[in-house]
Amino acid sequence: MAKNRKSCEVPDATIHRLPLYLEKLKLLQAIGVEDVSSRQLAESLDIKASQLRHDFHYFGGFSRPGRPYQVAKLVPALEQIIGIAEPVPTAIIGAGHLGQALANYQNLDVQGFPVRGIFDTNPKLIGVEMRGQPVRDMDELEKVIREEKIKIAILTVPAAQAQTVANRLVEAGIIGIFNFAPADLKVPEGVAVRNERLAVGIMSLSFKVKCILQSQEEDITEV
Amino acid sequence: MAKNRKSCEVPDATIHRLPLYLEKLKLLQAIGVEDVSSRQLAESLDIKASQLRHDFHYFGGFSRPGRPYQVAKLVPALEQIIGIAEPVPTAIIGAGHLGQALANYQNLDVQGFPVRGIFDTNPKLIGVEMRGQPVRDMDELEKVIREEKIKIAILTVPAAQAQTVANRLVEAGIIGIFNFAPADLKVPEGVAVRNERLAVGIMSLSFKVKCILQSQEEDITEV
DNA sequence: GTAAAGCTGTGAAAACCGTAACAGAATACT
DNA sequence: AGTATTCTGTTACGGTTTTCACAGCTTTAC
Repeated sequence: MAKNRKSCEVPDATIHRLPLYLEKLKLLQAIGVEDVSSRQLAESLDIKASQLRHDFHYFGGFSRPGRPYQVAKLVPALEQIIGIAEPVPTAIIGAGHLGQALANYQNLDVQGFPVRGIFDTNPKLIGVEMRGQPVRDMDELEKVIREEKIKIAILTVPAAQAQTVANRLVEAGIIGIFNFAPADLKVPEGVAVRNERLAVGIMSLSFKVKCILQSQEEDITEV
Repeated sequence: MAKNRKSCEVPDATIHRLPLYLEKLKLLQAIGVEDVSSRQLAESLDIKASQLRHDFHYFGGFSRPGRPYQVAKLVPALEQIIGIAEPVPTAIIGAGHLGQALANYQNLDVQGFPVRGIFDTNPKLIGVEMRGQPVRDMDELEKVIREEKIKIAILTVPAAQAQTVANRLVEAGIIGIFNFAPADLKVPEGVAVRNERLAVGIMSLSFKVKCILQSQEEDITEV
């Protein structure tokens, strides 16, 4: 189908907004809202209504002119687009503090990413129960990935081991890697990597803080 | 100085790349590399050399035409721009799993953000030692922020409490909030917020995974 | 000493994204 | 019934970001 192919040619910026739309819509659904206009939804997310409609337009539109969006139709449509209409089995590699935090992050399951495997090499951690399942030895990695049909892996190992582990993941059939290690992973085509660098986040925040402090100093000296 | 004011009018996209440049440069510095060309540095980060030079150009350039960049000069220059030439005292609000993970994230200190306060309301957590300091009661929040001159707060409380806590932080003098709660914080001008939504990250990854799977199916049926 | 190669700084071109404007359709109101 | 209002889908516009191209400087090779 041409539409599927086309629906993947979408700006990154739009893709990053889809989860925000879905989150807000689920919230509305939970409090019993049935209809929502592009303006209402957009304003609650601090964006322009035209942008929201433009985003939806990439996927063909979800309503008819003159009628607001129906929450009950929009939610499954977005889930379909994002790829979580069916639960996506997920693994966590690295059961350190961050891995534990993510394993216990309840929303992961709720939002469509049930954790079907937690792995580590540390003998002290192997066997420990986390969220109803034991931490497994890395030896079992390939076996569990295949048996549980895991497609996405969350990587929270030290940077030095990230590439080695990534190679094993790809070999075992993983298609998406959510990488928390500060390393640039090289993966073959057909594998998606998303880097989540906490250091980048806090540093760009720091840049803005510095700018705010500077402008405050200027204001003082100017007065 | 006009330059300071100007140096804050920089595209967000550029700001987000600065930490990546710094990280890579520190790595080069650690292995003894003295000079690096824009091409070398850019290629190791999977971006175009012209973009890197363009980014640096916002700050006036760091070399002279004809000569490559000197790592030893670039590192402190970037630290100055990002605002971490001096350590930036930081607090963690919420000592749950994620808060603990961040508190124990060694690099935070190394990268210029020493944790000077960890707070929670849970009596079971208060007093527990994390990374050499006790978890404090939220009652002490304002006092510690003022005493330690804390400017940046990492917010890892539940979404329902995020806005209330953010208000207290702003009131106490916090200028930058690194928000991990899935909530849209409203803050006055002069306060920077950076939202880090783990759910958004994994969902945009899921979108790409779905696209990869679809294109693979198409390839099969086409063959 | 001169030519060649390599490098940055810089401004213009191209690509991309966000915003605005409007046509057409459904509803609400008089 | 007819008009006004509200709403989406869609296209065109404007601004921003990325990429390209090149001028000018520095070193290297011969």
